[in-house]
Amino acid sequence: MSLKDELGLRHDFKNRAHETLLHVYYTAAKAQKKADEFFRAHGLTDVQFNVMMLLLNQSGESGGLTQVELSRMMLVNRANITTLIDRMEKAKLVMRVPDPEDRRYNIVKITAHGEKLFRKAAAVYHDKVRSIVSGLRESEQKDLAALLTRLRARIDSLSID
Amino acid sequence: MSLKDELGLRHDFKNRAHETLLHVYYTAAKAQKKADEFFRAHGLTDVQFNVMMLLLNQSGESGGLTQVELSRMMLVNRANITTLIDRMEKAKLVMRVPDPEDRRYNIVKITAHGEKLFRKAAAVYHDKVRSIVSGLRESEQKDLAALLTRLRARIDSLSID
DNA sequence: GTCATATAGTTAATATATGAACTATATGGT
DNA sequence: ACCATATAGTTCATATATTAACTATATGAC
Repeated sequence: MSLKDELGLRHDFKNRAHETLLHVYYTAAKAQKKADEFFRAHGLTDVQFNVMMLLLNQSGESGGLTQVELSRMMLVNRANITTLIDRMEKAKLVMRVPDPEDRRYNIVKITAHGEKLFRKAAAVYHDKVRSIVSGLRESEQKDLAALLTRLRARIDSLSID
Repeated sequence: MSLKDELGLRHDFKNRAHETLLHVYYTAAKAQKKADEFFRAHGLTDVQFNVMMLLLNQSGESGGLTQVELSRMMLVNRANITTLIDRMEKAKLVMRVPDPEDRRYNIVKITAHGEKLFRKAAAVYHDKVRSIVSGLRESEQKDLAALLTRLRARIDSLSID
């Protein structure tokens, strides 16, 4: 099925380059919506799951990540992390611990409750993801990643003005 | 540069399939942020630009699109379209015209002002997009689209439960 | 003709995202 | 020691997205 048909368009895309970018957008959107639907059934959102995965896999010597570290690993503005961690703290998924070495930092750490919820969701999530991606051969997965990496490099080097 | 380095991660991804999906997410996110930065300089958002492109290229005999048609072409919930069109109407970019044939429908049409803003932004936008995507050969663009289309099909066919 | 059912649009509560302006803290050159 | 500058986090106004519950309208079975 073509993207045109998937979106129910009446006419073809006028710009082939734009269509290529839309493939990337709409694939990400579909994956994100499906993931969010899945996590909701586990009492989480996809963003909250991602925060917990980063806290468990990428923490430094402090035993957590600062809010700015999280924002960089998630490619979002640091203002966004404030309210995100507010909600997660209220839900007892994570906690803020002031860094005694530098009082500007909060170290965000996952709670025992958060880790329990995460591990329960993660096992099933990883199966689902493998099932999706296994539709591509190993070599195709590699090709896809390489093509997208080159696109990102082009995007980064583009000036706005 | 690897995705791990782009995100400033300390450790490698544990799940190769998950990493493949993250390539799709983060490429879409980067393109979207760059596009939004560009459109902001033209007094628009990327979503508003997309609505106007659909109205100009995909309108039916009514001379516009209904809100549900827009929601399907954009893969978003129809509730989202209500407030989106509210804001665009306030900014005089589009207008709602009641359908006399079926009073449940609003036909959304672009205004002269909206079309003027759109055309000014579109010319530059298409150049930028071509410049980004031209980093891939024609055959590579085709391969990328095909791989992503197969991924979307796998995502669609996945049950949550 | 009437009524069950489906569809379009809106509203409210909530989550995620931005940029800009703000406070608090740290650092490096003098 | 002092001050310019940079960095971390917060707050505010705003845009985009969801689901659930609601109203209005249309349609099809009988």
